[in-house]
Amino acid sequence: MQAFRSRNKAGRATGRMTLKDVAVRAEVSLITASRALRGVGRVSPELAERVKEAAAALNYVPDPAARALASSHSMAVTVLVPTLNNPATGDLLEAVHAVLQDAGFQVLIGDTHYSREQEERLLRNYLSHRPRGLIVTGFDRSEESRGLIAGSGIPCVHVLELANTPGVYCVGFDQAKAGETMTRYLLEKGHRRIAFGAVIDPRSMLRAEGYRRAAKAAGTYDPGLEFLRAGYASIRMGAEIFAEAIERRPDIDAMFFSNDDLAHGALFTALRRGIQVPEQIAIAGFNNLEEGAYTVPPLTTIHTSRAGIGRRAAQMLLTLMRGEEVAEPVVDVGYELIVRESA
Amino acid sequence: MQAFRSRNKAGRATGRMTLKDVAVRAEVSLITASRALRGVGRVSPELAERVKEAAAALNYVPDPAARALASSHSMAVTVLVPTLNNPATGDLLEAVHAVLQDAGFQVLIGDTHYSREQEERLLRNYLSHRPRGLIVTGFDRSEESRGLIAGSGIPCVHVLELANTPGVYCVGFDQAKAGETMTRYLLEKGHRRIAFGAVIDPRSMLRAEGYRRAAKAAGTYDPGLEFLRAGYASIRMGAEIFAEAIERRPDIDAMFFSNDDLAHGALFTALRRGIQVPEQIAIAGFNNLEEGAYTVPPLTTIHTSRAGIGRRAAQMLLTLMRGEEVAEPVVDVGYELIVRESA
DNA sequence: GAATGTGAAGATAGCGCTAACACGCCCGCC
DNA sequence: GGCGGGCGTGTTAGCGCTATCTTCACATTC
Repeated sequence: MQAFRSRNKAGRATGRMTLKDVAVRAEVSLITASRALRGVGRVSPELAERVKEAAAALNYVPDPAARALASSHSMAVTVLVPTLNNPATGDLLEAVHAVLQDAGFQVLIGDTHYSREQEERLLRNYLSHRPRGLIVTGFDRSEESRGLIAGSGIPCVHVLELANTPGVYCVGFDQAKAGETMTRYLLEKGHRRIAFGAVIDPRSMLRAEGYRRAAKAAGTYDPGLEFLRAGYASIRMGAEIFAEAIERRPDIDAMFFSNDDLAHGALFTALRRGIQVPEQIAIAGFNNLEEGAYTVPPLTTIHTSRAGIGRRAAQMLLTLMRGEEVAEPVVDVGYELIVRESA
Repeated sequence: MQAFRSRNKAGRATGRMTLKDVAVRAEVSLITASRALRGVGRVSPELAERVKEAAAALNYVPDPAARALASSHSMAVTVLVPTLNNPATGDLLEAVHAVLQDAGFQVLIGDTHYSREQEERLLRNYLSHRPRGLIVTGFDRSEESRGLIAGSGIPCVHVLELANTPGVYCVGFDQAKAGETMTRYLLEKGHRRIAFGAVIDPRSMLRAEGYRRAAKAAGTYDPGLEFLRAGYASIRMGAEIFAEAIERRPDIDAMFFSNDDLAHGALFTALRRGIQVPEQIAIAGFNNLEEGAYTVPPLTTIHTSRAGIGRRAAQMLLTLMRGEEVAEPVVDVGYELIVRESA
């Protein structure tokens, strides 16, 4: 608020308190002040105390840019997500943010819009800030991006998907197996003509794989039952996909959507058109968004723990950034089949 | 990818290309390279060209930390939102992000969790990074926070709400008036016992004001018809509020929720319990989230342009950061009453 | 034709901080 | 009694870039 500082000849000062002001007030050298505040190296308790008092009195806040420049690494962590416009992403980010923020890190969020090119661009840009850590979504990316990540030497945790490559850290669950689980459930319930609806994105395509696996194993697989679209998952998109599906294939007796949003759209459409769910056609989703418990009928879906993934990933990254060993480089948080009335 | 650099005695180099490497390759001085790449000052076209070529050849990326340190400002913009877990926030952030990213800025997103203390903490933290600009949500904040913003001298744009204080820049709409518009509409439709449901947060409270204004003007105001809760807006919360409302006040003939999520919860509950909407009770929401067009019955709501607000705010901030005059410091993007079948 | 002005380029000095090394000092050891 | 060896502290030299001042060539003015 007050407390002016005497300024150097050049007059290029920024006006705020610097470490030097703290050092002067505490009557120690610059480096001792630095060490005391960072808690590194050996500083006697008395001096450390004096420095901290001085810093508090002067309301000193370290300059992250100077810190980054001198130490050649920042306190920033970059998180790359495929979209910001999605409740699942929101859950994940909230959790990541909370954990990293508490640990004193700055979280930089990048939105790739499900584009490899955009991801590469963002990676290049964010990496120039020398973040201390990296969290990226899944494994679908350009070779260039992969190279940038590996070449940066920055600890990186992959979220949502799982991989068994040595040296790769990830927190997620088996998307394909989850898709398979749901399809199997529908098969067990006696459904034979199970359609699959999705927007084309990496996770959805993994779920599609699971769907195909189960359908093929049951001998019911029919490519004509797959309804895939480009674009973003939304209620509207789900309504459209569902309308198209029942028109083109009136024989469908169940439909599995790779995403709750899509399933909600289908549910609304069914309700409006008087199509009985699940009697005429069963509907299932994926993610277990909150509203699924309230729709009419409530939605059968796969529960995924976005917040849990975010938390675990952030914690794993913290460990990696400390330079410690990670006991479990691949964390499978699992998923859960939530059976409600829609299927 | 390759190209090692000879290193200084201290051996403290970071391994990446520096401006010096570019200058050497282009056979110009350091400062000329700097000027050429930044496009400031006077550099002859030939030299500028040579520098740019050298930079491209070396795959040079400027170090933001060094830049920030030397020039005492960064290329970062801080955006503070009350929650990440909300489709409306997602829309806004996407738009802000897109505009600022294109202009070469780094977007730092902070999540205040609707807490003044948290906002203050974040402000202190983010301000230490010397961001070039600031976007904050609304006007409800601590005196300390206000002081931090004003004292920082950093251009700041407020979003979602409007204010007429000189020197304050904002992009939003009149939340109270929007609440009033909806309430008036319900009154016009002949409803007399209009309940109001909301979670307690600044914007909702402004909408509540509008609700009260209209109800009082019509002589129908009854404090017992307000159902406010602490917490986050959600479908579940809406279902709970609605259940409580109709139990405590079975005479309610309409209910206006400050938020579409809440209204959806109410709609689902009504559907499940066989309550006719709008015949027995009309339901209205706020925000015009996508799904409102698909619910049964479709939701009457207030359309707000989150993406538009984000875009305009980012553009205004860009202007301010260039040091230019802003023609219109208060941008009212308005809102629109969307009449559907629920009311 | 000397004084003045006008770019274009460079030299220099930091921005605020930390890494690396240097220096005392006290301890214990043979 | 001398000597290695921690340990606490300080000195120095940057990190990679930009602000500021200077220089210098060349054009302009009376």
